[in-house]
Amino acid sequence: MAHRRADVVQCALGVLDEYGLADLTMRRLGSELGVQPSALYHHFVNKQTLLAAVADELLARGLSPVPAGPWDERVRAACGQVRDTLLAWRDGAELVATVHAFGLGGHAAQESIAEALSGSGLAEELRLTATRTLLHFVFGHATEEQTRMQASSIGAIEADPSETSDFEAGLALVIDGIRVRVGDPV
Amino acid sequence: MAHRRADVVQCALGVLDEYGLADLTMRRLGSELGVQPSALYHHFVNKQTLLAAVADELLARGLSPVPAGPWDERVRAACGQVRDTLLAWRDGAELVATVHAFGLGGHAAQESIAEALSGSGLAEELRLTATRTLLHFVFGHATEEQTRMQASSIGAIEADPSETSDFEAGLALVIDGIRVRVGDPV
DNA sequence: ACCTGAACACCGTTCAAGT
DNA sequence: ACCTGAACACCGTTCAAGT
Repeated sequence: MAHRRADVVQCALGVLDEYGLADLTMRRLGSELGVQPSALYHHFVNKQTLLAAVADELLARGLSPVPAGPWDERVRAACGQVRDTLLAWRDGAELVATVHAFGLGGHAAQESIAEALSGSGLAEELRLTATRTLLHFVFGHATEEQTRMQASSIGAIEADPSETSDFEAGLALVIDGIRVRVGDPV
Repeated sequence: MAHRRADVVQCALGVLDEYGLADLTMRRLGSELGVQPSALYHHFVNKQTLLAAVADELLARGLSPVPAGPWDERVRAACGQVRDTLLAWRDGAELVATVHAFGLGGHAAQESIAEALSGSGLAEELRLTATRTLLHFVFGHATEEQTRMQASSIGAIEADPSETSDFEAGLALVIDGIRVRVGDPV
């Protein structure tokens, strides 16, 4: 077989999207690669590290540099990009949020937002706080929306297709809170 | 033995606080109660439901009505109460955030914040968005802080005791964003 | 109403050994 | 460098049967 680390991550992304995070097990991944589960420990010290690599790969594929412009437009673009990337994969939001909470990965998402905020003129400490606040919102909102979507597709809870996402509205709220500190007129 | 539902939840809270969420298993809980794991399924249809009951009990113990006052002070108090309650239990933030994401419990936290926002004069739809945005921030911030604290107490990552929490600062940001919509002067 | 005992179909991880 | 095979110490859940 002779797989490399990148092959394992690639395959794991496929398993994630087809079967979900709960079924992304070392055993399933091994059998999908035609390899014993123990072989995976040649590439990753444990499952957590593997999941972090999967989260990072998923973000790397979905994120691209945010075009120049006013800081608030760039923040909107960066947050929208992160959100779209998470929602593009089954359980993507839960995976990245978990990995990020444990400090093992998902840094690209934070980087992207921090970068967009760099043009705001905010002091470094406050900029970090603003970045993390935006990230908590994006992760929390995406996780909730994705979980609900999947629950309703299973029929576990009744879907309400008329209900449009309030992501934009919530994001605008946080951005306005940042704007107050930047000193721009609201 | 003849335990009731409430006995099981009470015991589960003890296991949670002493051993953590990962070790709060049906088997461990059963042995702690002196009962077969299968006996627990007399009280709860599955583990998820049990965890939801534990999350709700934890919140019920920690939350109390927020005193009257200006809406922003009430929001600060409500969010602080939720945060303190989550941090008071090992893995409390992760537990409640998970249960809430799956829509199985944790509603008391959302209720508490929504109630505090009721005096803001915000239209219902926007008030719901504001509530969820605040909740995502509180859950996300508490989860990250608790995970980091526990990781550093294990020695997994180096602790930085000089680093003070930016919870107040992040919360103030979101509240200011809400204030813009309320129409109060910033 | 509450519980037992046994089973089913799984997990992550380790480790000596192989090529 | 990459993998096998076997083992260890676990999981959640079901179900017939007991009191």
